[in-house]
Amino acid sequence: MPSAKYDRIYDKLRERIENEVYKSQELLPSEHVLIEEFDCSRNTVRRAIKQLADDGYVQSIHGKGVRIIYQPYEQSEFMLSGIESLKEAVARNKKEYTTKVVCFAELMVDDKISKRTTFPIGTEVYYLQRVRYIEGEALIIDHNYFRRDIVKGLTPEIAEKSVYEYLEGPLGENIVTTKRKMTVERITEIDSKYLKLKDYNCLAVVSSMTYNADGIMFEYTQSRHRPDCFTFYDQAQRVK
Amino acid sequence: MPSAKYDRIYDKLRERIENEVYKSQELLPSEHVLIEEFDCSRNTVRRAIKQLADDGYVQSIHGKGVRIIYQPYEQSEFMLSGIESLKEAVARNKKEYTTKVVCFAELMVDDKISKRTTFPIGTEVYYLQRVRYIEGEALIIDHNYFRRDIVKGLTPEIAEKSVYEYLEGPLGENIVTTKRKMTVERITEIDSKYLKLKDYNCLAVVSSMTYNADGIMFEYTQSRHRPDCFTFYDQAQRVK
DNA sequence: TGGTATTTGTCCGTATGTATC
DNA sequence: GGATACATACGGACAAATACC
Repeated sequence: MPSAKYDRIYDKLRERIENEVYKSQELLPSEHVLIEEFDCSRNTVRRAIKQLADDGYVQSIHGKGVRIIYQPYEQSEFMLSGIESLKEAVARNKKEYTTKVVCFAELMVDDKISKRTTFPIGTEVYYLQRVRYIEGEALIIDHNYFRRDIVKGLTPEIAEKSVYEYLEGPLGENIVTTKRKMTVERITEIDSKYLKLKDYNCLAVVSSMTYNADGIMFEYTQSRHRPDCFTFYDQAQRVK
Repeated sequence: MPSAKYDRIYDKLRERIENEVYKSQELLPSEHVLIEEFDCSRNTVRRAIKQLADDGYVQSIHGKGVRIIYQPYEQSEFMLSGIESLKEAVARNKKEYTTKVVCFAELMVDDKISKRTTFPIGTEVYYLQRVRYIEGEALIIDHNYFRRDIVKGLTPEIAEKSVYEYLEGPLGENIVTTKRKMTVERITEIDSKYLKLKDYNCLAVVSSMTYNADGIMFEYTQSRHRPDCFTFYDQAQRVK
């Protein structure tokens, strides 16, 4: 499945920026030059550049050029960004990790759960608690709610591997949008039961809602991270 | 300075979604219909829709339509999103707030500061510590570093009001890009000196780098929030 | 099963405006 | 003023996914 032309151009430019073929603070070659190199229309290079800007690699300056503002991150940290399963994020950092399912239930959304998850009352869901070990240490505990009519046939065995791979593989679901909320919360009994918390009395909590290609929210997850192994990156542009 | 056409269309559509003229889970009118209504080209409505998708209001489904996936947030919470000064965010929530400058210094970036801020060694900066009070309570402490050659003539008096208004007003700087990193950190002596921390032993920390229209990073700020008043929202799309 | 209409996705070309140098 | 570079907008062509008959 070949990707789109603007996407290939984006990839090439991003690679050059990351490898410092184009150095930080310099200007990108002008649109005209890029059009010649990639043999495409102006719209197409502009689309690639827009994506680079959205991702924090460059910044367009009207009448002047496109400045590169890329700064490599320290790879020592564990990073969350975009839509990415924990498995993918860990693999990117070349670390080992395992998952243990400590609770697996099928239940119906009641008033209380509905308020937290925004699932309609009466929705049938799987509820899971999963402990995530990275390099042998229990660092994260997930509370997952999956709609049973979409994540069909989920089992603890699958949940110990990767729910996302199951969704995108056998079930043919394409995850498209995720909305997240980050907060810091006091630890609960469950947290201290499963995580090695040192003396922290708070956790980094990421609550997320995930939509499939049909625009249906099929997952609500609350991910509770030990503070010292949590980092989240973000990039924003002011529209003027 | 009238805004662009696609931006006005974006605003109108967003308003309709927020006011539930278009309801969640429904499809937006097709591009063809919107073109007629707004009397514009296809590219222009598509651009507006792209922006709505980036902001988590809708999700396009190939061959089908554009589904609305908007869920209103609870307004009770204090929300951080996009590039927004604290003053703007608080105003949006109709709360009162004040700022107290507890430290104001001019200094030169040394090796240690350079590592943290990524400013080159030798850069002349203002260093500030500011305590932020919302509804009378000390909730946030900021550590600001501003490049002195860009944020010219900064004074404690200006810093008690709004540095951003000063930048965009008298100095004519247009803030464009911000990169942020969120972590949870143990409290320090300075934190407990100025903030009413209850019994939390951690803080939500947002470290941000801000670039002006020339692509120069002119600000590094570490913002330390009391856990119970910190929320950060994010929205991501998987490219497929 | 197949054909047609609808709808979104990609790509191109062109014209005009505006900011920088 | 002129040259260069990015920004906005329009229109057209074809592809791909979906819906419906």
